[in-house]
Amino acid sequence: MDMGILIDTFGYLLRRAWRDADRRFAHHFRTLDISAVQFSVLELIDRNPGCTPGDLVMPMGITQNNMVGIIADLVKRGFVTKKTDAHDRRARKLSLTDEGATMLSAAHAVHDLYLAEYAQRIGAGNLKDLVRLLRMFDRG
Amino acid sequence: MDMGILIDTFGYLLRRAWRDADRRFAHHFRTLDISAVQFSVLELIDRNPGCTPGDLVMPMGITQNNMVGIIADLVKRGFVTKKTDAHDRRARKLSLTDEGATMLSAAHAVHDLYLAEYAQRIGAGNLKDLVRLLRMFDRG
DNA sequence: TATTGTTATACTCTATAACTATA
DNA sequence: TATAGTTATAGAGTATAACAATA
Repeated sequence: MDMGILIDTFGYLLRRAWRDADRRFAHHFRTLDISAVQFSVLELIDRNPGCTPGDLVMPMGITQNNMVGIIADLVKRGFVTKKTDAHDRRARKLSLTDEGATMLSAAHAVHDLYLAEYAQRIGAGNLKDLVRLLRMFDRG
Repeated sequence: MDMGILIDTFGYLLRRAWRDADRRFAHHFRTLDISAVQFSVLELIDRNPGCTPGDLVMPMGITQNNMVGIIADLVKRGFVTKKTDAHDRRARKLSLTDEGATMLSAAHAVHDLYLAEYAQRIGAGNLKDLVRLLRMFDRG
């Protein structure tokens, strides 16, 4: 099949690559039962304890209303605590529970295997180049 | 905000980059009113006249049932014709109409502007490197 | 029996708008 | 009046299963 301009079109290729990465992520994380978004949120809360749902909106590229459900699920599963900020009672401060820290630790281990698979498929040097290039897509 | 390992995580960065690319695509194509998937399908039909919906399944990464609606919409809008194959009456042969060819031509012009915007943001050399790397993600 | 296309359906992700409680 | 979070809802996108027509 003639791919026309698609073979050189980064948008088309980005979509395919993202779907491939997401699918393989889901496969690796099927026993832990967390999505790529949930993993990223746990990582951000771990590195920024006391952050609010609003703080996660920009780095995650998820709107505030949709963040509610993601946080609620992590709280329900016992990985995250959500407490009203004493100084601004509108805000909710997020932290990992011990269970959340354990889950994140396990997730890091699985993520290393996932990365190793890609390093074998794509090459570690190529992945490093890819990360450098993708960082340029930060949007306002 | 501390991004933790996410700053080096290609899956996280792929998601952000894809969403950025898709959003800007939609912005550029708002007057033509076609999505990135529709553009890709038109391109494939143009380069492979007489192809079937099934032929598009693998390159597009879309399942056959969902392809039905995409094709039906393009037919409804007068860009694509769908004819039963005389030699295999199960198959439907797809081609662009004159209107479809005109639309694709206009889409190419818009796509060039879209690419020029990214070339300015990211750099033409970086985009070329990115395309080379993303091609490695072809999946079976 | 197998294949092509199709319909039905459900689940996830995302987006907009309106609401609440606080400030 | 503005902000943080929340609820409701609708629209894409995607997936599985079952079906019709044809091979």
